Amino acid sequence: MSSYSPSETSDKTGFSIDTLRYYEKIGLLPGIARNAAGRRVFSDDDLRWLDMLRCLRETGMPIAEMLRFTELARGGAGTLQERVELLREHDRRVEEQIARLRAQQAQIQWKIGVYRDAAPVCPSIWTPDWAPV
Amino acid sequence: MSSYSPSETSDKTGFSIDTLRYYEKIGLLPGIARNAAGRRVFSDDDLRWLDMLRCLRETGMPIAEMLRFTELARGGAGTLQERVELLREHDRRVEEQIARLRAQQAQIQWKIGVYRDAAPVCPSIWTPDWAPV
DNA sequence: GTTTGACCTGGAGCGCGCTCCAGGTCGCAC
DNA sequence: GTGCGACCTGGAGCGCGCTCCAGGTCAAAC
Repeated sequence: MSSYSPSETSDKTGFSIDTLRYYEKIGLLPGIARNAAGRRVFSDDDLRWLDMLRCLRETGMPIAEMLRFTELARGGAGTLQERVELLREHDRRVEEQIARLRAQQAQIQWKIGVYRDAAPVCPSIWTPDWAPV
Repeated sequence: MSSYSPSETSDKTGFSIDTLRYYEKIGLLPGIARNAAGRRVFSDDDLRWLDMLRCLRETGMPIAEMLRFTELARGGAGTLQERVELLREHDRRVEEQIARLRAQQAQIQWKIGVYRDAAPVCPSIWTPDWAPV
């Protein structure tokens, strides 16, 4: 089996049917086949491409850039270098994202510590938890 | 110095003045002082609170939940346990976020490798880079 | 031959988190 | 006393990424 209806594709990829249509419409899914009745027929390659799109999307790549990537991919081997550069740049951004999240997580955990330490102290007196970082 | 005009606060926190007004309006910044002319006066505590808000916001907490956290913080010491629970739950989500990003980053790097390996091969022939994950 | 249900299209609508705008009020500099 | 610039308010508007809708087509089931 290597061709899938819209609803099968939706099930397999987690994208809603509406999103699949939207992605095809804006150009993120060029060359989706159609059957005699005009209905979309997705291939295994399409599913793999959707998997890549999801990865890029969920790591915060804007649709405009995914579109550029898609156009490069359609451009064939001559665009490989550009694709590598685009993905490298994105990889750097993901790295930064992770680093920032780690730092922010430390702040959250520190705050949890502040609250835990404050908890047993003077339960009847107003403590100005309000504001301290 | 421990009181700041809107523009100073904007400079120090990175939030735009419009966002500061918006946050006050929806309840994320209760109790912002005003001077005789009705203008906002931010304190060091306000700046620290804004710092916390930014941390929560940038780690993906929706405004509705930040609002709940703000209300708890205003509620005084009696809400410490709830605040700890809320932050712990958020901390878990941040942890998941980081784990997902790491996995997705691996996928991106793998794809970069695929492209790099493909690069020197048959530059004149159409290679179906299109689709492979 | 009719019903059903999955699919089609173009286009409107939505939720979030701001961002911008018009029209007004101050306080200070000149 | 005029100008300027920072600030005020309520409310409209926006950009993104979908999501929903109305009205239609087609194929298989009964």
